[in-house]
Amino acid sequence: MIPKVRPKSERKKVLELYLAKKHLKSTKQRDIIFDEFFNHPGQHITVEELYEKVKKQYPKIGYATIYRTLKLFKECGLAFERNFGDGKTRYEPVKFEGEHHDHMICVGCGRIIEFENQRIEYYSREVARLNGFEVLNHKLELYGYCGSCREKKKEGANNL
Amino acid sequence: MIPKVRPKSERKKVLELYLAKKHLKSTKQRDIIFDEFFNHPGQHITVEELYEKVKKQYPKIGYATIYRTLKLFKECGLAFERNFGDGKTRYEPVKFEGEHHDHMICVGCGRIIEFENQRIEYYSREVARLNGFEVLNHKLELYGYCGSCREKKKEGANNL
DNA sequence: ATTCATGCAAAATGTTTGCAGCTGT
DNA sequence: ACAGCTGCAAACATTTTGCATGAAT
Repeated sequence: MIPKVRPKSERKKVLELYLAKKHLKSTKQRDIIFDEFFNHPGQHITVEELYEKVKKQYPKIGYATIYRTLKLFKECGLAFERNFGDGKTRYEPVKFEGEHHDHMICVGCGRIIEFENQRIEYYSREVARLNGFEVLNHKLELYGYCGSCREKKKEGANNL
Repeated sequence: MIPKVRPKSERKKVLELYLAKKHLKSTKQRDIIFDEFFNHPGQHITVEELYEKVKKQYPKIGYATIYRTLKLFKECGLAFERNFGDGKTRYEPVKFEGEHHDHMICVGCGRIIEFENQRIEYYSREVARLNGFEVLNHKLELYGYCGSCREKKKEGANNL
């Protein structure tokens, strides 16, 4: 079995190797962004959110640097770009094998709930097998209404 | 069991009911956009593409009308918004129950295999229910190798 | 007659780019 | 010294909005 968790240092190493290979440079800004992005919570962070977090540590940071650095993380396979339909691109650390999770997205308030379900994973592989298909990765997103938005819908039903 | 196919007229009826309920109006533009969007192929259409198609039938159409009409379709549950990361929002007709299909995408040759699996759908709803979530739609994509690409991989193993 | 819809253009939003000066190698 | 990086502002692309006119109820 593949190990469940890969330590921070491994991600850092991936980046360092990539920088070396492409003759890119290691900078203070990249370090801070790396740290904020990988070592602090906040899944599915937007560029703006990350910008604000980094700004606290490094006030003269510019938006462009955040954009460029996230693109860099994406290029070396460390970050994943997502878009849940609110006009903002979100990024999340790429999950290594065993860390996979799926998403429920509330179309009412935009809340994102993460989940993992072994049976869905199992049947996905099963369907694939029946089609001679070998699954490397999958993406599952459920769109609908979260609990509190369902309440709001009920309450407001008369007003429509 | 729920019927597999809902005829065009049913979608039209959903829209008409929604318009009536909200005291909105039926217009020529909405009819044409409806027709282009639901009755002509082209999955995952962009606003620009739809605009160009509608323009052929109704040259003085404006972009804003397309945007507003797609938002209307979305509101009444007929359209679904997607974003594949190229900066353009795409729309597709919402699949009714029994019409839903998921995708296996071969990363070797790009082939897309559609499938439907009731158990996956069942467990998706189940996971949602446990979280107080009401699912309107879902998206499942399996990425991997199709049968023939797996063969090729074996044959070519020496060349890698 | 009233209310809503449309088309246009302007504005807003999110993202990318060009460039002068700065930093890491 | 060189190549790459940064911050800024301007440029871009997409989407939304305000408003006068036109259409549907």
